[in-house]
Amino acid sequence: MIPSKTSKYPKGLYLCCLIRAMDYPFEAFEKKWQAYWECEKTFKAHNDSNLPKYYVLDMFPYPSGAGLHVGHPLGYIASDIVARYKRLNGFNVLHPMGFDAFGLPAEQYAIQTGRHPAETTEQNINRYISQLKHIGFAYDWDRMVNTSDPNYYKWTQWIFLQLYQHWYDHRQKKARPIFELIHHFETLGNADCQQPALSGNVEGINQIFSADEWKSYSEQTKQSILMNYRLAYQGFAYVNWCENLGTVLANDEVKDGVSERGGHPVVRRQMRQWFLRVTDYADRLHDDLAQLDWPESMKEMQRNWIGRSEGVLLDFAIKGITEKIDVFTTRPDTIFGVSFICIAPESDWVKRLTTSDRMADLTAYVAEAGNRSERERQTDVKRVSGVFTGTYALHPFTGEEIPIWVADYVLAGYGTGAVMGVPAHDARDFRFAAHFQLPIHQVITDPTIQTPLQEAYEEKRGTLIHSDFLNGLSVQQALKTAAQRMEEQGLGQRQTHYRLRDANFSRQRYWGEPFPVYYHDQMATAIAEADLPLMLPKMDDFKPTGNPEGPLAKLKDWTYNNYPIETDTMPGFAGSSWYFLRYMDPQNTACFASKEALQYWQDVDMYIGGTEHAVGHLLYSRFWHKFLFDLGYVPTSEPFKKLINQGMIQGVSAFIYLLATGIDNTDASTENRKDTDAIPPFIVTQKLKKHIEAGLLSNEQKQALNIILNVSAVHGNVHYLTNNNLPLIYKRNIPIEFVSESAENGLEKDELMIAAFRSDPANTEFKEAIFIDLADGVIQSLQAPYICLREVEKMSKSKWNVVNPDQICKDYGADTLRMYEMFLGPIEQSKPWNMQGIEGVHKFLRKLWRLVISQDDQVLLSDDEPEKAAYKALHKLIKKVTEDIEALSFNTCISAFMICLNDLQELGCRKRKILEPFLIILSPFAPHIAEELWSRFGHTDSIAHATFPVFNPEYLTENTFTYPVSFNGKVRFQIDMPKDASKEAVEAATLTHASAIKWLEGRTPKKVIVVPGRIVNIVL
RNA sequence: GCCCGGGUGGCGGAACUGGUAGACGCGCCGGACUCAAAAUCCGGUGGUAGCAAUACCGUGGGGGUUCGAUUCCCUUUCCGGGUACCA
Repeated sequence: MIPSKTSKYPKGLYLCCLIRAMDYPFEAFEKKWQAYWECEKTFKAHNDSNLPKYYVLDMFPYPSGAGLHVGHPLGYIASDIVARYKRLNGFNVLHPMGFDAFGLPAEQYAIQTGRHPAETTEQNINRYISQLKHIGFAYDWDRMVNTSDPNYYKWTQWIFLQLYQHWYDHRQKKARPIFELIHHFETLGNADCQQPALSGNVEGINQIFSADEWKSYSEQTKQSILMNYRLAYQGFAYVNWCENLGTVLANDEVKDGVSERGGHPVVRRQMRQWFLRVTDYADRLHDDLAQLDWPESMKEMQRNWIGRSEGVLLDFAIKGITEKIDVFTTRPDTIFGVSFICIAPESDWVKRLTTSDRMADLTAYVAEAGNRSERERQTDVKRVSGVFTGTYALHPFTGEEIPIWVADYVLAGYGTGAVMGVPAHDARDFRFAAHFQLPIHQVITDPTIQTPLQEAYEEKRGTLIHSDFLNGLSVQQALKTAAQRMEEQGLGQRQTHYRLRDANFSRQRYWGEPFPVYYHDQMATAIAEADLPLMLPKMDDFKPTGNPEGPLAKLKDWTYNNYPIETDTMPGFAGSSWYFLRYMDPQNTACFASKEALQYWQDVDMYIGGTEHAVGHLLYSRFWHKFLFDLGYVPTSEPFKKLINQGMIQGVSAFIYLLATGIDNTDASTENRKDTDAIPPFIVTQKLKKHIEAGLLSNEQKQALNIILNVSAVHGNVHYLTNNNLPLIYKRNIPIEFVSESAENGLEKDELMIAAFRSDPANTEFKEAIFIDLADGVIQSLQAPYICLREVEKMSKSKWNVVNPDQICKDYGADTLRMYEMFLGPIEQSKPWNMQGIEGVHKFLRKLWRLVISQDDQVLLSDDEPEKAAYKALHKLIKKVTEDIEALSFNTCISAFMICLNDLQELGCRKRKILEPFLIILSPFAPHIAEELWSRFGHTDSIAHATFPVFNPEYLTENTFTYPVSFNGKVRFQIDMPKDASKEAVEAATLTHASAIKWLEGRTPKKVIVVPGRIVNIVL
């Protein structure tokens, strides 16, 4: 119970811990109750219950090597409070915990530590479990799932096979077995159910065949046609290939052109991949959001990700060519404003449309555009470029000639890779037209528009002009009329487009679920369900191969009935897309969960987790759930009824500045030596860094720097690396414990404790670190203290700013940690972690203990009837906590407890009839002290089996109300009135009150406003 | 650029459908207890002026609606999150 000296504590706490422990011996009883809950299985959820169910779920964690930090429990505590609260209210509560153990981070960690992922994952999971148990969560541990356990991933593989063996029928709007599709082809061909072209360009796409033709196809052809319908399919596609990680990444694993994890460059590369046809569910995923009780921002992010847009696919005839070019537009109303057409440089049309005299220009432009990386093209948005092809399209209504251009602002991957340019009403088209001096035809007018247009008018508001049959219509009318006319005249058809792409489901990694698929005559074939799980083989060399094949390709015997098995593995989101269903029936070996279990538990009533999963996990889970719903396995079409986002708890990190240095290998005898061994790190002060970066480094100073660098050089010449002739300086996070928090003990605030820092076993590279400063214009080894900089950022092991809950549990107790995390502020708000306020809640718990337990450890409890004031305090609490838990406003609950306890203490109330309900209400928040006092009060059963008290408004009714009386809105005095006094009575009493007469100063009020039970306002 | 949030004491944060702004806690100040310190208990604590009662100001800035605005409307500014040549 004595806090360790390394952790950060408010002044004085360290000394007085022994005395305190007698006030509130949490250490002894918290352990006791944690063991009791585990032994007695107090929080076991039963599948055969007559009680109403409540399913409250946390997003399960990656068991990372850094262990649980104080940010994790924020959501877990909130869900635990809800779970315990619902249980006290008579619900059969399912509140499980598990581990998302497969995936890139687990494997990266294993590679870093040189140990097998299975081993490190198990070790990390055990650490997480022990940490979670120390916080006293009411989980049903018998239902724990681990996505890397074969008994679990058997069913991940099974669901994958279901996806593989089903297709999406857009007319019935549901998934159907692939054999029904085969039957359909055999009897009717595919004329009525063509699959639109999507990410995977499987052979046979968009090809119409009759029943007889189908029957004449070879097995291989049939299979490749079916591949274009399966919900899990193989296709060739451009993927995000990350050379450093040796794998492809999903779109949402790539941020700003680099991998989200590690920040490595990502390039586009075409590869054969497995995909999930999530686009087939785009409409349902979009529309069903409306029925969910989720934060609006979360729904909006999903809508944006799906990116549904409705418009018209419009044909433009081309002068001199019989084929027509398709463009997709959401603004058919502006058709008479078209002044050019633009196609993407990657488009197949480029070659066909370019006239011979323009060929050289075009080839050069396309090559240049190809060389610009995706990232450049996206960041350099303002740059306008393009080349005319020399060919003209014809306007569908006027027949006017419209030039066709190639420009890189048009993306090959969206729509048809061709757009109609309407500069007057599209900002990008406007910029393009202005740059190349193409005509700008305004076709919408509105009183707010200035003519001539200075910029594009993009509002969908106004009246159509210069537009033939659309003239005089509003934009809304014109949108409909134009689309209709285009369809009638066979010029185009209405279409819905999505930004959403099919989910890439292949990873060239070891630590994931193997695909239950083998190759028979080059055709992907499903492994028999009876042979699941297809076990991930134990491999010692599991590092990426660095080429498009996964590590499993290294195995010679990776075969099924002598056929080679797929060497890709599934991505991280495979196991997490359905784990919430497995909790319902985790031991089942016959199916992923029994019908009865699914029927009883239905869906998740409350799901708590971070916003970072807004589009990844939450979208894929909804997709899998809908698929299983179509197959009749799950009873609801949505998995998560209510979603709560908890904020992030950030850590304070400290950093130093390092000078990037290199070495000249002039000495041949040292060729085996690693350069870095010889160069100590050079740490520069903030002042020097600014000086260097401002370009102020003089030649003398450069020389001085060189001397310092080379004094310590053992071999060769150390020099600093440069960028534009400036030495390179970069930030480096260091453990915060080496930085002084305030100016004391002879240290300055934020001063680096150099001696301790050098001897840190976790950072041996800094043992010989050399500090360089700029003092009085002279570069020299550091004389003054080195001051670090601090920053508030996401907690992460690499930033050394992780605060573990373990030490806090040990020093203050789990109840204090739980209440403090809730007291910090609204659950959805992000905030930096600090220990400043923890004393407050700890004091509260100590006060409670001392109220009922004497110095000699006797229970002070009376069975007398409590006074009215005590009942009032209690029922105020019941009301507030009940309302606030329902509203998930936990911070105000803690305040309410404090207020109530302060009241009870003032009354000296030690009455059973008050304190027992108090403990029940407190038990979701601080379960250990509640259990301990409950048992000391003579109960033999757990407080978890008690019943939550019911609010009785009678205890709060008052017979008087104190009215604030204001003059012109400013409160001047107060007056007591009977609760049921009439408006007139209140007004009369107020106006005759001595203070009122003083404020009236003889004037007659213009108006007197009496709001019963609220306020009196006198207008002068 | 666009779409969401959000600006309240020294700090974290309260405030129901417009009705006494600053609950609760931290910190700080004073007092009791103690040889002393810690813990504990009591009192104070938005700003300005005043010995005081009290007065004036005060929820990012400006304007409006209202008897009354942190709350509603307009406008402006700053911060956080998401997202983007998506046609």
